[in-house]
Amino acid sequence: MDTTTATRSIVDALTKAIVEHRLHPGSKLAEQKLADHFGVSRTLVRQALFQLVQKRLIRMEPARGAFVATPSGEEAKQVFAVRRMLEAEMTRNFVRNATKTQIQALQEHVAQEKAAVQRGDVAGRTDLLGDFHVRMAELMGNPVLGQILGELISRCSLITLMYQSDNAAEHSAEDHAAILKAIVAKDETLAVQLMEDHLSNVEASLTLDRKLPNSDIAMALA
Amino acid sequence: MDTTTATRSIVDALTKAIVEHRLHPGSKLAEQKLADHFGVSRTLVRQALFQLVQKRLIRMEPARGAFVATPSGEEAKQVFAVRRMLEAEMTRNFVRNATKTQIQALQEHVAQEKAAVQRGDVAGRTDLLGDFHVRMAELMGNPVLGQILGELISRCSLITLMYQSDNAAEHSAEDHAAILKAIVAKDETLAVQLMEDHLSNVEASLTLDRKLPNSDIAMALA
DNA sequence: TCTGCAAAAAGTGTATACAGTTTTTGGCTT
DNA sequence: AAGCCAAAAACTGTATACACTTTTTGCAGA
Repeated sequence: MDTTTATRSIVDALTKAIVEHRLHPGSKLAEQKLADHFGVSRTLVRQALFQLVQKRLIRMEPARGAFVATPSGEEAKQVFAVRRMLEAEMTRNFVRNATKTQIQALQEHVAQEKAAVQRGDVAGRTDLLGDFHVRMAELMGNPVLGQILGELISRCSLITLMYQSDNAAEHSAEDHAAILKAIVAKDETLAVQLMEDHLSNVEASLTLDRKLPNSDIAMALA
Repeated sequence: MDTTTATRSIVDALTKAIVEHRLHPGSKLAEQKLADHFGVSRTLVRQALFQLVQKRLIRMEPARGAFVATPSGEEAKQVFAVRRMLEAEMTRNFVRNATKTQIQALQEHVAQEKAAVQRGDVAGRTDLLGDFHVRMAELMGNPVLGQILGELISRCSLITLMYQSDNAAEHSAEDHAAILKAIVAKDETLAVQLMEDHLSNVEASLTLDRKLPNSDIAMALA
């Protein structure tokens, strides 16, 4: 197995664990434990950890090791600001260029979201709601955009876990349906507006100004 | 020295060398040679190389090593598309929120550009023209945006080297001056429009559809 | 002179070793 | 019982070793 694949699979596994909230913000990521778990040496684990630092999913403290990131409220606002910029334009292009097949793919996705909401499947719902945006980016034919957006959305997964106040993403499924409706109607201005509003709503539902619990405490609980 | 700093300084040195065109697209980056040059072991060089892969400044081929990236014309278009999205919004926010000090910083920068152009300092000019955008991002108070934009601009440095047809960036200094003028006048719409046009001009001045010379040849010449 | 091939050299991919630091442990004092 | 300090354990940061792959070299044959 070439190095790219080996290290890559560790990065992917850890990314998935963080995004799916199986690893909590602030948790220690001990290199030897990860190495044992994946059946490789610390060398490969370290390569993976450095890549996760660049994706801002973990942070590394000198001589103290790696920890799942704990993004600040300030950083969260900045991430949402960039997402609005990119996703507004993405939506505009999507309305202009999307084929029937691509629109249909999104429609099926929204249907799945509705089903998850109705049967009270919280975990599945959360996954699907994030995936809506990634899916749209993938369908856009601009992998550069898709990759950047994918990383921002990963970060948002950490952010929502840390700052969620009420059952925040409650209305997201409806928002997505409304956006899609505007896309089908080829109403570019409305679709863009709805996307911007949607992201603002998600951000507003978070309590970004709350003082965070000490990350050491979070570690102790992990 | 902690690992972050050690690896980081290698990443920075290599990034600088690539962005400043001292390392050409396709060049082989042999690990032991880099290790000797920086006076460290291959371990640290490898960590740095993996980070540069994520920044898309190099690529790694299994068992064959690392090479300075050779972005395709397709990828170049996508990078410019994303830059237009981000920089249009960045310009809009800048017009709204920039302080006199920040505007003054940009004015001084443009003055430097003019000076470099007038004395025929090609290398200095190229640096400054790229820096204009980075500087603006830095002044924006959104480091998340700044970092993403910084990476896109690094990639553009490679792209312009590979695809420049005529003395492309000839008019960029004038473009920057015009944008700044609109910013001073608080004309938001005009400033955004000028920024978008500017980026489109830069992209248009490149011959992105040209068939590339074989990268093996580029390697041989390096 | 050119082609092909085998041996040697160079290079990558991963594991391990080791020095230095941080964290934990356990007992001693108050 | 709570706090503190030293020894032990655990962990990080870097270098080195080694197996395996690719590239180069050099020679034999056409």
